[in-house]
Parts: sequence; C-alpha cells; structure tokens
Amino acid sequence: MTVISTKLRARLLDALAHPNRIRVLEAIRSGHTCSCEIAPDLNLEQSNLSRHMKILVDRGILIPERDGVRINYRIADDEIYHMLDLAGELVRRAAERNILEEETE
Amino acid sequence: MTVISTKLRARLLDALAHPNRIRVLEAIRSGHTCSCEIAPDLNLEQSNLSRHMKILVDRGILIPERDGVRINYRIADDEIYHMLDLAGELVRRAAERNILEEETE
DNA sequence: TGAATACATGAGTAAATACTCAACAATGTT
DNA sequence: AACATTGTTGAGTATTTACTCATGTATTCA
Repeated sequence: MTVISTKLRARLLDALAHPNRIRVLEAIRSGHTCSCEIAPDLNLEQSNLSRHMKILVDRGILIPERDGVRINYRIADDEIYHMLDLAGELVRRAAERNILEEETE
Repeated sequence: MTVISTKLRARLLDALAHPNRIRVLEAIRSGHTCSCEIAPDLNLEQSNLSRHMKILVDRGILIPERDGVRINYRIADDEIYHMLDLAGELVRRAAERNILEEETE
C-alpha cells in the first residue's frame, strides 16, 4: 500500500483550518454558489474572501465555474463535508470529556 | 440542533495541519508512546517535538501520562485517525481528478 | 463605447508559526 | 548528593498568514 504524503494531507487540513473558510464551505453546502452571495452573507471584505476562495480552489476543495460576471463554486468532493462534520463531532466529544474529567478531579 | 463553533473546529483541524504532527500521530498509532521514541524515529529536534506535543495535548488530541522520567501519550479519540485517513482519501481522489481533467483538456 | 457588476491582485502591516540553541525542571538511579 | 534521562521554556529569527485599501481585470449590457 502507498504511503500518503503527510505534506499533502497537511495542506488539505490547513485549507480547512480557518473559521471563515469553514463558514464558506457551509454556505456552499447550504446552496450559495458565488462569492457575491457569500461575501455579504458572511460579512467578509470582498478581497479577503477572494483570497480564501483561491486557497480552497488551489487546494482542490472547490471547483470554480464562470457564469457571466460571476464565478460559481461547487465542492470537488462531498467527503469534504464529512470531514467538517467529523471535526464537529470530535470537538463535541472533547468538550464532553473535559466536563467528565473536571467532575472527577 | 446546536451550531458547532467554526472556531473550535478550525483549531482542531489546524492542530492536525502539519506534516510532523501527522507523523507523530501515525507513530503513536503504530505503537510508539513517548517523545523519547518518536523524536529519533522522526528525526526531530527534541525541543521542537515538545512544542508539537504541547499543541496536540492543548487541543485535546493527545492525553499525556507521566511514567517515571518519560511521558506516554495516547490518543484522546480514535476518530482522530479516521480524520487522517479521510484526509488521505481526499488527497488521493483529488490527484485522480486532476489526472482525469488533464486528459480531457 | 461606457457604465455596472464580480472578482483578482499589489502593497503594506500585524500577528502567528515553526524552528534552533541554550538553559532550566522533574524524575529516577547509583 | 551527583548524575543521567526526559521533557519544558526563554530568546531570537525567518517565514507565513490574514487582513485592508486601492487599483486592475473580465464580462455583460445599455
């Protein structure tokens, strides 16, 4: 079996490791398709969002498709959402553990 | 349903988003338990590794347990490995997509 | 052609990150 | 107590990141 590059995995995880990029992906998940919708929705500066989108595209997470003046984005792989859900699950369970640990201290 | 903090999720993902921290987790997965084994195995400066371990512990990913002079680490939640596997899967599939896209260009 | 809309980018800045070396702290052994 | 082993931490540095403001580019439509 092939060893998967830790570097590429780190690059992927890193692309997801920003609150605003997570929010962008959730926005796309819930139906938004272009920056022009996402920017006001998330209250992000246009140039700032553009740079976040570039990161998500460059890392193969989003696929851009021009449609007139706008650029619609779609997720490259639905498993990305699985990743975000799993991260949420882990955070939830970590919080539970900490509560339990405090109780037994 | 509760909205999971994007900030906490980002912090978790960020903790995993470094090649050496991924390698550390793989080392622990494969049976290593303390820095004294991991440092030479991964060829990392001891103080550097110590800081990586601190990040993993602080973010609730590893749990440290003192045993004499050494500190043994164990994974707080096995789903962390699931996360790393999923990241690998996503990277693999992204690479496949790029090959296919190049062919159709 | 000129205006409008959507997006990208250069320049500058502040903060965070990863790393190294040297010194320090904790634990166990003789 | 002296020493060895393991791990932490302060200081310094280089690089990267996120952000903003202003400007530039691409596309559409009047």
